[in-house]
Amino acid sequence: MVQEETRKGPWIEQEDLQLVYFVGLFGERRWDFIAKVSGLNRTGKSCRLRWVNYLHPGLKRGRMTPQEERLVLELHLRWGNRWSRIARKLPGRTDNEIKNYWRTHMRKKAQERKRALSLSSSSCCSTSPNKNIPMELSSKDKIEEGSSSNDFKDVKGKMTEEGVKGYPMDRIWDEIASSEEVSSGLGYEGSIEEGSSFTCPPMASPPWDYCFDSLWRMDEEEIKLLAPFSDLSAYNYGHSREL
DNA sequence: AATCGGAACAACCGCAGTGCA
DNA sequence: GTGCACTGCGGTTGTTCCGAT
Repeated sequence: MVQEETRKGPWIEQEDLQLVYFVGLFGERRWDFIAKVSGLNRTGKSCRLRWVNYLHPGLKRGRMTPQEERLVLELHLRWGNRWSRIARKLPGRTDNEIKNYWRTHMRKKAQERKRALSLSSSSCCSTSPNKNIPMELSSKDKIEEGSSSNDFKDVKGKMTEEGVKGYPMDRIWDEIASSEEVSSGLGYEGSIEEGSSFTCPPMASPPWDYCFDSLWRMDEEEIKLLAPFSDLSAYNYGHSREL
């Protein structure tokens, strides 16, 4: 059988229109089917991706707002590279978008760090590149200190402010990496996710983990409880993508 | 005006999970 | 119980855009 070659690469407007039309007809399911009946020489996978990342109504375009950036930092700190999960907390943003943002953001930080390292290593005896940051007061530690929701807000504020200023994001990143290793071994998140009885996570996890985990399940409540970012939600819904 | 580098964006790939026959 | 198709996710790569030099 000679199969028509599947198209790859950038989508053209005509393809987009076709896809939108057929998704309207058949819904956001059966992508292989849609790919076939629409006459697009694309894989179902490709169609789905195009829809989810670009054509879906309500998608926001453009740069992340500072609030969104802050939320991404928070949630990444909490969940690691669970982009789709993080994306659900940012209406109008896709996992791909967040992933891209994080990548470029972290690459930048890594480069800054490299530079800082090369400078400090030539002029200082310390082996720690983080000597300017009190090691005993990591972001996690800070969070643990804050138990009330207000404290939580406060802590988050401090933490992300610092992150925005630059340096401490490196630490956060490192800690994420190391804590992921640890937590994957302990698997506390998994146990909660799987609906087992509620157990205390390891000490390294901040108290607000609990909040977020329950938030995750209760979409209605999560909006309320994400009060610090409620303005963001409002913004998102008010600024859906213009097509 | 040219070009270079970095940031942002778009798309593909491979794998894992899930549902169904 | 098993195999298969479909879907979703995370990682990676390629392309485009834009500002600095």
